[in-house]
Amino acid sequence: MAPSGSDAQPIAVDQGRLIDALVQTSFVTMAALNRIGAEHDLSLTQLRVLGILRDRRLKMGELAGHLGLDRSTMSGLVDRAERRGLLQRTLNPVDGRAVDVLLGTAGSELTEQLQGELARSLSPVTGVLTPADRRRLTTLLEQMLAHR
Amino acid sequence: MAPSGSDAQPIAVDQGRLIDALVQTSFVTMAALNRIGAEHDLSLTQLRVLGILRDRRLKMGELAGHLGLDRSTMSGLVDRAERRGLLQRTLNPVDGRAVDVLLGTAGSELTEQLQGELARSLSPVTGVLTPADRRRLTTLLEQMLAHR
DNA sequence: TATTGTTATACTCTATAACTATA
DNA sequence: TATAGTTATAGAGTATAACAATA
Repeated sequence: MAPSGSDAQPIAVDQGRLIDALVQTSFVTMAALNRIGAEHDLSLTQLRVLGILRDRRLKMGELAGHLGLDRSTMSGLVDRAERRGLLQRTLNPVDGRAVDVLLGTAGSELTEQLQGELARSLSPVTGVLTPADRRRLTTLLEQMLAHR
Repeated sequence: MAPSGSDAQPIAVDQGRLIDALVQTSFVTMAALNRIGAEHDLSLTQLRVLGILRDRRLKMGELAGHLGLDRSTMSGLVDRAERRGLLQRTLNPVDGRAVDVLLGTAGSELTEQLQGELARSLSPVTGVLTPADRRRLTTLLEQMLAHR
């Protein structure tokens, strides 16, 4: 069976069930993100870029760091988004080697729109819960995320 | 993504905060899945295939349906996994056109192992909560997933 | 010399269209 | 004719290695 049995930490049963629920929930959430992205010809990564640059500008390398990607990957990614007016490159005023990336006009508008679409797309799922349960769930998730 | 407040759409505030928490939680979960997958040279899609075929065999087309992918995409995906012994193709005994896919020996072993790795990878996150809160969170998530 | 970004290259993932074998 | 799967092709996402410009 698992070669992980000998040196592994034992995982409690209730943890296992929670992890299953987290994974399933994540797939549902990601499916919504993917579908909305596809409707606008955007990959999940491009959606993340729009979200990250929503309220700031970053150097190429910093953006790559936020996404956990190599710098070389960013070049093509930003190229394609820039061609559509979603992103803009500008020279960094301090470091002559660096290039800043920020949302273009089309990117700012689209980002606002996407936020609403995601909320509407997931509300049938979140709407299953009572308002009180929604608040409890929100609190529990935020508690987990805060202690990361 | 942070809540914007400038949406013209009627999404309740508590729903918006829940959606933010769900998206953040999903990125954390997916990051863990991606990292574990990468350590074994497996894409997220291949991880999903292993999970789906854990307790059943499916026809190529059915598997594509579960993943939301085109049948043509499955061919290459299964090809590569089959070469590594993770999956196995067999002829469907009923329909001469169909091909069944199931876990290979290496695939079954790896799937067991991955489950443990994921649990250990996420336990620092889930471990933030008390056992009672973990049960509450599990119940709430399962409630949402059931009514999908 | 070290760092930032780009380019060249290669592989995976994905869809569309055309093809085959079977129903 | 319709369906199941594969193949050919093309584009996007990704990393590694080599490179140019700047620090």
